[in-house]
Amino acid sequence: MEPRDSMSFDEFKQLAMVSMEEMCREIFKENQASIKIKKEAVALKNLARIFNTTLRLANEKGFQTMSLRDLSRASGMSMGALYSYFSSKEALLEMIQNRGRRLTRKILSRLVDPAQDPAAKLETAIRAHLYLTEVMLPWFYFSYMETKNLDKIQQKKSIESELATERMFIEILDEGKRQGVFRVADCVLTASVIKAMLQDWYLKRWKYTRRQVSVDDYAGFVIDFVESAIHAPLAKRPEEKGGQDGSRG
Amino acid sequence: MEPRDSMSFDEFKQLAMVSMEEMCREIFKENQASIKIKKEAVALKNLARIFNTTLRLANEKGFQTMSLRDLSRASGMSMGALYSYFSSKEALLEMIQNRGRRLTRKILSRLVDPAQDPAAKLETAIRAHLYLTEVMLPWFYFSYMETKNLDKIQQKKSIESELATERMFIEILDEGKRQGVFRVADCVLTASVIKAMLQDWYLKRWKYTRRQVSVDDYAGFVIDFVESAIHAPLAKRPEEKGGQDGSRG
DNA sequence: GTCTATATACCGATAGAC
DNA sequence: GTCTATCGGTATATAGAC
Repeated sequence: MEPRDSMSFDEFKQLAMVSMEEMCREIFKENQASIKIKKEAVALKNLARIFNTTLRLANEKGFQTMSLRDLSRASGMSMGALYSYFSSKEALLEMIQNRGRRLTRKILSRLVDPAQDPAAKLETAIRAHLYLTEVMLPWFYFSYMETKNLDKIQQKKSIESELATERMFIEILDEGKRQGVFRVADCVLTASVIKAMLQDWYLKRWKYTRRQVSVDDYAGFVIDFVESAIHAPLAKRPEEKGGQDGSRG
Repeated sequence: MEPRDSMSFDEFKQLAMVSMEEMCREIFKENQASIKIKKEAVALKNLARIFNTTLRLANEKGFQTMSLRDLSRASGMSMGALYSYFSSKEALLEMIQNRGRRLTRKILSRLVDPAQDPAAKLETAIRAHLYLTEVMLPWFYFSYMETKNLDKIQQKKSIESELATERMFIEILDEGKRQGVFRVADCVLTASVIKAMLQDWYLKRWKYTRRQVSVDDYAGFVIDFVESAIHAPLAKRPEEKGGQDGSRG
């Protein structure tokens, strides 16, 4: 699929679902040494179930607190069966982290379009990031909350991934500043607070759900807010009368 | 101490330290039923040590993962001694949460000044919130990360506290909008992203430390960014030439 | 008031029946 | 390929010496 200026959330979801299956297969093939199950169809189905159940339980009470007996109960698989799919609790965590990071990279790399101007790039990046975290919400929440419980190597990978995303925003802002379309006092700090706003979407999801704010609502708001703060050209905005709300979508 | 337009971080710190001791005494007196130690001086000293050590360990590896043996080792107190200060691990957690919430309320309530105009109020609120989280950084980080592990009652208190802070920002924005000094499309969402930016300060502290961004640097940046986004009168800003960075002191 | 020693329960992980 | 039964280790919490 070609990278495009504006992809709807439903299109994005379709794209992500395909990648999700693809990624499970990759993980299975890489870990075939430690996975005792040989039939791919069975393995993929159960791996997906294990991953999803783990994310759900871990997001309720923490990965360390979740016992494998909890996982066994919730997934409907016995302890013995579980250990046919991973060699240890830590190995399970690594597989989940791996799948998430890989999926993130794959999807984001498809959506970058170097031909766009900085303002359009910024909008695309914000929207893509929100769509991505929406589709993979349990993983992003999990990854954020459990980073400090990972071993040093995995921690480093998480931090690197975090900084890479931030760097993408820094570069967009830098380019816009050079071209004179953005008025940014500090690109690094600006990128940092943009990232904070984007992360709030999956960290405080209960709040937005309760208030019936959709991902497109939030994306539209953040894009307007940021563009307004850095005095970007307000491309798509209809008009601006004093103090009235301009709902977007 | 009178509420003032601009309090320096050092002044704020002084104020907070006094409240911190005060709060430990209150906690001690309230829990005297379950605390076996009777001498106030001994109890306060050890309670502070237990709280601080717990926050440090829990922020390294999570509260549930931190065993009381870890706490015993790190605090230099035996298991038996620890249980003279709290009746269970969960009770310890409740005391810590209680102290933090109470301290937060006490300090914030002193800094509200209804006489200020909306723009000044907004600046004061942003700065006070950042100063507060800076002084009580371990607790705020702990509280954010452990909320989901609390029982339902404590969870509800945390959420309530979170929404109360947000409501403060909503009211300031609403007032500014009514007076025509702010141009805000959606006060609730705006307050929400302001809060996200403020929380990033204690959630990603390693990043800001590494980049040598001080709390005053960050406060200045966020205030400028938000005021710029909502087109507030740029009271204290010196001048605005195209695209140059206006670092703020 | 603080210590060591211990009771009881549950953890991750594995062996072996089916 | 999935199950049950069980291992050794460690968790919270407590009892009793000093």
